[in-house]
Amino acid sequence: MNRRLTARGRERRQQLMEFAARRFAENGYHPTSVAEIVQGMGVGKGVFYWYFSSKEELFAEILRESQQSLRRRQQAAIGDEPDPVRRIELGIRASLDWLAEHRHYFTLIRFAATEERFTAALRRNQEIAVGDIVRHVKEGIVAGRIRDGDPEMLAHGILGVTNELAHQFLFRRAEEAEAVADAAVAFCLEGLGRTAAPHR
Amino acid sequence: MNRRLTARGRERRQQLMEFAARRFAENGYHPTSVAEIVQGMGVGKGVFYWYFSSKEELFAEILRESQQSLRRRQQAAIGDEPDPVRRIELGIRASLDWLAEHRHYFTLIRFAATEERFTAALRRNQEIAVGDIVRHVKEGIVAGRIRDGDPEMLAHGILGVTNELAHQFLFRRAEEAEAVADAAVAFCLEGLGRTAAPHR
Amino acid sequence: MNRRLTARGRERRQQLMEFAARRFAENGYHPTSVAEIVQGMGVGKGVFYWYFSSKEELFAEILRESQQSLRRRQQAAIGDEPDPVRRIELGIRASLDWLAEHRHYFTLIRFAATEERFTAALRRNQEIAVGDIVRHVKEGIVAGRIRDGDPEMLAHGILGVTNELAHQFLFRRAEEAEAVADAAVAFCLEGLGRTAAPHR
Amino acid sequence: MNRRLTARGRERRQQLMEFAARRFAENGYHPTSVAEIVQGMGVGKGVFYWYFSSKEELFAEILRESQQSLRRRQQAAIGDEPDPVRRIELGIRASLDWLAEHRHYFTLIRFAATEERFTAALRRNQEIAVGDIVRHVKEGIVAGRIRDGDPEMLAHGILGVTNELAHQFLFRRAEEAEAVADAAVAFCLEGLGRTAAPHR
DNA sequence: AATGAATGAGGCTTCATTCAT
DNA sequence: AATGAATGAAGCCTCATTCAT
Repeated sequence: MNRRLTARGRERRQQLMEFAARRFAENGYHPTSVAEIVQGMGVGKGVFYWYFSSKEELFAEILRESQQSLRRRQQAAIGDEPDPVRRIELGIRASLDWLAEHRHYFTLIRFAATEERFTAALRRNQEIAVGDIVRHVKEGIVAGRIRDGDPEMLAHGILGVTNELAHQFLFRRAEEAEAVADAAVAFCLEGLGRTAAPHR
Repeated sequence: MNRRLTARGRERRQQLMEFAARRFAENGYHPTSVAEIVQGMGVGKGVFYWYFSSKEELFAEILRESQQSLRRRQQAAIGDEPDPVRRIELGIRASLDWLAEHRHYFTLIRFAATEERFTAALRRNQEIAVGDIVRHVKEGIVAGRIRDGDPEMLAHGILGVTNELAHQFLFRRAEEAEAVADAAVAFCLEGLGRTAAPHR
Repeated sequence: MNRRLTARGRERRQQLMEFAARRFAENGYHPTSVAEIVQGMGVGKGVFYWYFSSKEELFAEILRESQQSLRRRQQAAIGDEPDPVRRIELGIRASLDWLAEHRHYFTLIRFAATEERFTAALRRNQEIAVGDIVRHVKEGIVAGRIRDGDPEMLAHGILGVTNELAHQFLFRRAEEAEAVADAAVAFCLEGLGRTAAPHR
Repeated sequence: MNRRLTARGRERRQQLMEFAARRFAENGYHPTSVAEIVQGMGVGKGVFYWYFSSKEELFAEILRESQQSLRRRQQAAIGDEPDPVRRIELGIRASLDWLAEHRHYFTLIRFAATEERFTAALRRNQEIAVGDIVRHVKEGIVAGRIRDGDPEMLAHGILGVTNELAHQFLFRRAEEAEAVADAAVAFCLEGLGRTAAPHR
């Protein structure tokens, strides 16, 4: 669906996407009907299909825009910081910021991972995100700032921690956003911490 | 649905659950119809409703059994290991083992997190899993083996890393299960490693 | 759609086809909704899709069965008549008989010729029908009973006359079926008749 | 809809009708949407409803104009030819000419015969066409040039042959238009030809 | 004259579930 | 225990038509 839209049209489209995103996140993609979306917006059914060629396309679009928006935020936060470890930290904090404002993002991503027709788009974006981090990690290793290890795995470790903490804590104790960010950064940089242990 | 089942009945039920789990994971819960499930098993629709009162119940059952099974595996692995850090490591490795054998588990969990009617069951199980880890973490902190920090956050950090790495690597490079486990453990214990950095 | 049907099932299916055929002929294919069909039969909508995978399939099925039935009638009438001209006559009369009993057949055929997705099936059947006649015509020419000419064109001439007369007269003056048949046969055998004319 | 149109307006209207006619013939009346028509012409929807009050009216107009055009061609061809048989022949040839240039006409007529709301207009025109031929036939009978028979049936015989042959052959072997016309005329004048047969 | 946005009834189809056998 | 036929609400989407600009 590639219509040339007026300013008002673009606004409508955006509203539809936001409204639908919230509903999808709250009720699930399938349980949320197109009828429900247009009713909720107080418009006719035709409006939906004027802006999107299908429910599926709408969802894909929401996904795409979300991930773009997140990435822009990260890049803005990182700026031209030269220290790779610091860049990682800034990226984590920016992500948490963004996620705090876009809570439903999680649910949508999770759902998307659930049906093959959406996983392709998902994977593509994932790879971009991972690629960004991998770059920092590699630099960090070269600079001796990060221990040696498979950069991709380290990148995924960072993603895993960040997303999980965001998901679990950002919404319950929103006021402690700062503390959550600190914890995420600390875990990524140090893990469980000094554990000069009796290994095996 | 709590029928008294014969041995053969229990087997049938189990087969249905396994078949459905695979389908749900591959196509998604909603896109997989009851008709498809019974057809795939070569039985009539009556069979399905003999063993499960609804599609929803079937899904909940699958979820429940999966999580039980995973937890049993973890506990078996940990045994009576006294070192809390070591217990965490054993838990991570056991989880990865189990996940390697039950790939679709991920997709099901993700989907469940997507619709409210399933999140309750999910949360309950999550809490149990987190509780297990939190216990080890607290002990570790007390014993000076783990740096001070919110135990719950640390526990989620562990979960986040483990699940993400499992999801990303266990299926692509199944032969390197060992390496993935090592990476997960290392990330949890050390994060990105020594980074005595020029902070700011 | 290829379900194994019980006796009752086959009957249902047949009823649906007959009911739908009448409606399609009366109101048109598109204006006749599936809802209308099932309502008219007093059954639920699911029944329709139990027997046919789509409205389109139903229509194609109706077409197929009609043409089969007509051809069977023709063959029965012709039997083993040795005279090719007589065979043509018998074919014409049998067709008119059948058409008198299956009035809606015309409208359905006409509609089918209207949309590409149906023309394929149509053409296939047309070719069979034409082939039957062509055989008789060729024999007739060889036997000197029919004037020389492109047999296929002659066959279509016969079809054109028969169908047109059937369509125009069989329904208006049903009592004169005999007369219509006589006229059709006469026109096919003699055209407008002796016209030794002052050509130009 | 009876707007007073500028020269440009009349042209637009004509273009719309031609474009729509082609689409209707290719895809069918119902499957061809107004949106498709205006898109195909590169104009907005308003244009359509400026020239036609409804899709139905458009179709009726197309029908009307086609039949008018065909009849004009026939009359021009016949001129003031005194011989009725010759007039019939000229009519047949003119029809085939016209049909060769307006292939989609067939499909439209066929479709129109499919839905009651269009059959009225159709019948009216049919009657005119038949009336024309009937006049020639009657004269022919009186003049002893045509065998005795129900003139209306004979007229329909002519129509049936002409249309069927046009439909079947004009489009496949366009280069043989002449031959098709000859065959049609011959069939109408002589049928299958001399068949002094062992009638029963 | 013309556009693009909007309407909403209605179309086809799916599917969880029930029921007679 | 099991089957296959049946139900009907509900879903996604189309489309002729209208309207504000």
